[in-house]
Amino acid sequence: MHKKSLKKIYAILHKKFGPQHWWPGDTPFEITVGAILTQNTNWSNVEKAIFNLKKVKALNAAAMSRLAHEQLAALIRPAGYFNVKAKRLRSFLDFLNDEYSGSMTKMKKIDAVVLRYQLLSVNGIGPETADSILLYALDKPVFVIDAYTKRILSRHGIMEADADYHQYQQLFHDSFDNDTALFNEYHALIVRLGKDFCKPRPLCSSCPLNSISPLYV
DNA sequence: GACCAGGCACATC
DNA sequence: GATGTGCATGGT
Repeated sequence: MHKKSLKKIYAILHKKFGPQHWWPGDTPFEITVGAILTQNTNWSNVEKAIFNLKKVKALNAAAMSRLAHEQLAALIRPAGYFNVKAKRLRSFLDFLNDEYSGSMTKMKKIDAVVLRYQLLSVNGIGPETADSILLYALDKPVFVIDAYTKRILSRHGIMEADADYHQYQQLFHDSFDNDTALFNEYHALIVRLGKDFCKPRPLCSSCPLNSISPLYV
């Protein structure tokens, strides 16, 4: 029922912000690492960690697998939660090495539904991280829901604030055909809108979406 | 100093 | 099944 709303919002955001050129990362492996590191963390902090990993040429599955926990944690320290995230990267590496010989290219050949299920079984990979990997690292037509998506859609009365991840995702999947490029751009635009206008508080009175549903402080 | 950032797992009731 | 808490850095 909100299909038109989602299409209209996309049009507004795309006109205002233009193409976002996501994901900021060069290889499927780098994008996957970024997806884990950015959990509840500002992207600028993740960039510092990525830079450290590149500096020691550890931004590939083989090299990163050889690092000790302490080494890996030290390199990703700027991204915060470094002990937790070092463990999560290790869990993903174990999965990648065991199931796909350390090859993102092999992983990409697997069906999205099967792969999503596998990724969710990896410790430290939840719905958003799994879907970010599927969409941005592996070009699968899966929409990514994040805190900004929930905040923006609920504030504009399109979804209940307490709806779960799958309900939000279903709304996007129902509103558009499986369009990887559109899903890529739309999620990036939502993050852009969120960063610029949709903080937890105060409510934003100059939101670009006010033509849909004005919000007042 | 308080608040926020592109979550997730686990404990406890 | 719902609700609470730990994890941590760096920018505003």
